[in-house]
Amino acid sequence: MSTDPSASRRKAPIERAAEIARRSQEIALDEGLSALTLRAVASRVGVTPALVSHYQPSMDALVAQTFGAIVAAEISEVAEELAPCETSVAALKTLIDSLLGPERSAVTAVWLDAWSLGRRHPALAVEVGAQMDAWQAFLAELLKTGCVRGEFRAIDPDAVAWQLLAIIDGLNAHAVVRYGHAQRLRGLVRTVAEHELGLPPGALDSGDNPEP
Amino acid sequence: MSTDPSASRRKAPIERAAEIARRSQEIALDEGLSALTLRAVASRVGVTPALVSHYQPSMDALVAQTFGAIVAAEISEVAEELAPCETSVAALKTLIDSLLGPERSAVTAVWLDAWSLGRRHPALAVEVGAQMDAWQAFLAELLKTGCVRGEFRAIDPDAVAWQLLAIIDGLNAHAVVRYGHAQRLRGLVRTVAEHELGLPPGALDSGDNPEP
DNA sequence: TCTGTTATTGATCACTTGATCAATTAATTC
DNA sequence: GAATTAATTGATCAAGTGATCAATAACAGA
Repeated sequence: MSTDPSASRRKAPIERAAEIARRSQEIALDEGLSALTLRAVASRVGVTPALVSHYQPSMDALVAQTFGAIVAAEISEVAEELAPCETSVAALKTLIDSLLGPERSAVTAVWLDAWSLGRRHPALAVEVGAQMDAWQAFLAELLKTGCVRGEFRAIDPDAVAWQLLAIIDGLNAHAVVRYGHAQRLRGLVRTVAEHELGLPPGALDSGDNPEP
Repeated sequence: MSTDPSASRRKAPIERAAEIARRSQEIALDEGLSALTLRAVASRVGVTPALVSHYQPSMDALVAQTFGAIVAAEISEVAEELAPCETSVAALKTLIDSLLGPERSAVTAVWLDAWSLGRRHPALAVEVGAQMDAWQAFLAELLKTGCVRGEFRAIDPDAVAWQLLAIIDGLNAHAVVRYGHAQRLRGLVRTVAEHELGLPPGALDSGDNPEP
């Protein structure tokens, strides 16, 4: 009974740091970025607030890092979903469905917190800017590939990417704040995307009807 | 020199309450909703924190009330701008220009704060919902009038109003967080509006070119 | 001029936040 | 097994938050 390897053993710095990062993301997704306090993290990890301070230079840094990690994970998840898609149209369709799905409300709430908190926390503001750029780059890449393949026609794919992201953010914000409108508004993004990318109407509909 | 009417005279409750409300709106627009603290309000009004508490049941209530007042003023301002417009097309054009103008960034920042804070403050959440409904009702009214006049063609003006507001909110959020994209993206709302309302392309452009 | 009402104050409480530091103790190394 | 390193703790600080309450003082009406 004396060789229990999990009982009150101190962890290697890398493990502990990873644990703190993981738990921080949990808290942010569960209760919002502003619930990410020194004591909340310490409590969930099961250690003392002083230890969290020991691993993190400041809470501002931890909040920024946590936000960045959550969004980076979001992008990775979507990228995985898009991998099996053979056409750019299918990929865009999947991306829109995924980003507007109800299971993303937690991440959207984190985005709202970040936009608000970022105005007072420079480190977070920098991270917000970086992650918005990352999302735009990811979507623009998709659009450009579609243009090369001849599936899309867009003069300025970068601008279209920003437009689509802005619409998606607006719709998601509304959906998070006031439920009930998400379903109804989902078609809007497809309509805009079709218009901006020279696609025939209905090309991005949910069913499998690419074009007649 | 003894009859200075403005020196250290206590004010009537109605005046004082109005003063607190006005100063609170200033703070919220200047530094954000989260800067609206008991002491910040007291300091700007020039009184003791206890007096603010005396006039307000709780800070949550004051924050919610201040947000509501700011948005109500926003709607009133836009409504005034729209009054001289003779056609619904002109009114919609003016509304879009006004809502996407750079001078609204302070109000947009307040919206972002409210969306974020509203998740933890029920009273604010209620006010956010009410003001979103108010904006939607205002815009839907405009669209319905346009339909009656034969200027617009929309099956569901209420849904279109929600769509346009979502896009505007998304664009404004991006513009507040990251400057530089506002100008480029402004045309998007017009394109969507024209598409959804059966207008000819260019009908909502800035210049005076209704239709040939 | 006196009296009653109440706007206003000063002091203070309870709570939460981020942060620091000496002391401790587990793990590693020799 | 002893010595060294450092992960971890407990205690504590200063700052900021909302809120309360007795005491004060300005005003209104008699």
